[in-house]
Amino acid sequence: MLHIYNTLTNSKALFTPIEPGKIRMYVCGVTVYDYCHIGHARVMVAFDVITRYLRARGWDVDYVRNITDVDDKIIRRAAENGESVGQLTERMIAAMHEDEARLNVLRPDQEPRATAHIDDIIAMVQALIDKGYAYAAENGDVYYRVEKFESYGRLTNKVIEDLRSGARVEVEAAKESPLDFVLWKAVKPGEVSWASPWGDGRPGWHIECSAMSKCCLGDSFDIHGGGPDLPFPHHENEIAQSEAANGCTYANYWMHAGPVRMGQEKMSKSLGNFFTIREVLKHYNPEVVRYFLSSVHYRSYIDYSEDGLKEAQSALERFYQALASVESGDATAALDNTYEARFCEAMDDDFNTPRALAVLFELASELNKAIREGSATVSALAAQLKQLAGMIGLLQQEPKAFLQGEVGDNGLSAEAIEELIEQRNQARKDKNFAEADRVRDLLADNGVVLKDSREGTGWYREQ
RNA sequence: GGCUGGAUGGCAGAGUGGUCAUGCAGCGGACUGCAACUCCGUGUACGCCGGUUCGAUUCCGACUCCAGCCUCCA
Repeated sequence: MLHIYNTLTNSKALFTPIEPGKIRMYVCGVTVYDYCHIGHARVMVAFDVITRYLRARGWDVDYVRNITDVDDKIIRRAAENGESVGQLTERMIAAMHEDEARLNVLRPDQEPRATAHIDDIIAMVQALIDKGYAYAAENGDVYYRVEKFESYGRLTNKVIEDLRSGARVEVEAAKESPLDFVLWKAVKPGEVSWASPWGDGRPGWHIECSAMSKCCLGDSFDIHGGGPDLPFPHHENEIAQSEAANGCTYANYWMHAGPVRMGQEKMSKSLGNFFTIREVLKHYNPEVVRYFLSSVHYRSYIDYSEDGLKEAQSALERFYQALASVESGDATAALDNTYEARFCEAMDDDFNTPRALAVLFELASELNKAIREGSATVSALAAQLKQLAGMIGLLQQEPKAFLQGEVGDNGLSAEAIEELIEQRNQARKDKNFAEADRVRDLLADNGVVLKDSREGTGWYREQ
């Protein structure tokens, strides 16, 4: 029984789909004016884990995540770079796809771009004007009449009165009320624009998600997700737009990932305290980053730190060490244990990955014991570990590939390492342990750790 | 100020009204030529003050502190 924490009610509730067996999910994606940072990675990984798990459990998931490819920041950045908006966004989208692929994040089923849905956006703005929820102002902008939408603020428990008195933004004179937000922005000299009934311009930020989700998933869908900074105003505005235009409930469940922090504050573009995904991947195996982001519940904040990543590295080494000594590709024999049930129980409880991982550690322990004892269940246990971890996109590498890593800038090649190991083993046969230890220390100085066993000497790189 | 969420052992991080989270690190032992890996054993905990209860880290209330949102940001 799947339970999901819903931001709309601030509580966990049993998940009931609109259509049995099917889940329609829309997640707010990235504004593509720069490389993705670890905060973006968190949302990507979180919803990838969710999608993979749901599918593994038999749900038919239609996962949509948009790309915002036109907005103020994109226009400004493109101008700074001396390139077109299209050149900049194509470059950043390609980079994003590369980053995702390395993190083992599957592509969404649909990835709509704002600029490809201008007609849908215009149609929705027109519908809102027709119903009295929007108005074209003298300056060429079209605004949403917030106070006309009675339940405005329901998602984030905002009271219109408070918002009005707390308004900090400088108020655009053309607005009827300071709370009104823009649906269509009139073009400014030199900007990209599209023709519309209200003159040339481009979409406001919020409307694209209302228009694209309607186009891809329909007027009502099951889950709407996004990052920690989106509930207000973005999602609040989406609800106002969609429910006013479509006359029905927008999304049933709202899911929001927690922030990534640097020290005591949020990692963000505006604070400048961020690491891009590609920077981090220069120093860590992508699966380490994925594991790190999954080791904390998706709604909690997570502190980005070198120590945290190193711990993730150690944890994965434990799993892969266990898998490394087992022949891969063994079929699952009949196992009478509770790991799968407990793993799924944890995941069904609002996707509690830390708890699910704890179950995997217990399974790894049992696998190690079975290996030590030469038990017949070894290959089945290993297959089970891989299978369960695979439900959340982990442990699918060849253990050796993970443990041995890639040659660093000054590291020894695999051939050089094997050769030294040969030398050491000869010395060991000759009982020349001083020489054997010298070679091992030499390897250790190069970040290579040895592991002797009956089958021979294994090795892996310390990250 | 308003709205959310949080405060757990050396660190990370789940969870529960009364027996174990789990991982990393530590300590003792086994294995090993010595190590590494692995196994066995082991310590340390629930912000503060009240209340409910036979019993609260877990429920309720006050307090303190922290974070996110309230402005473009995942």
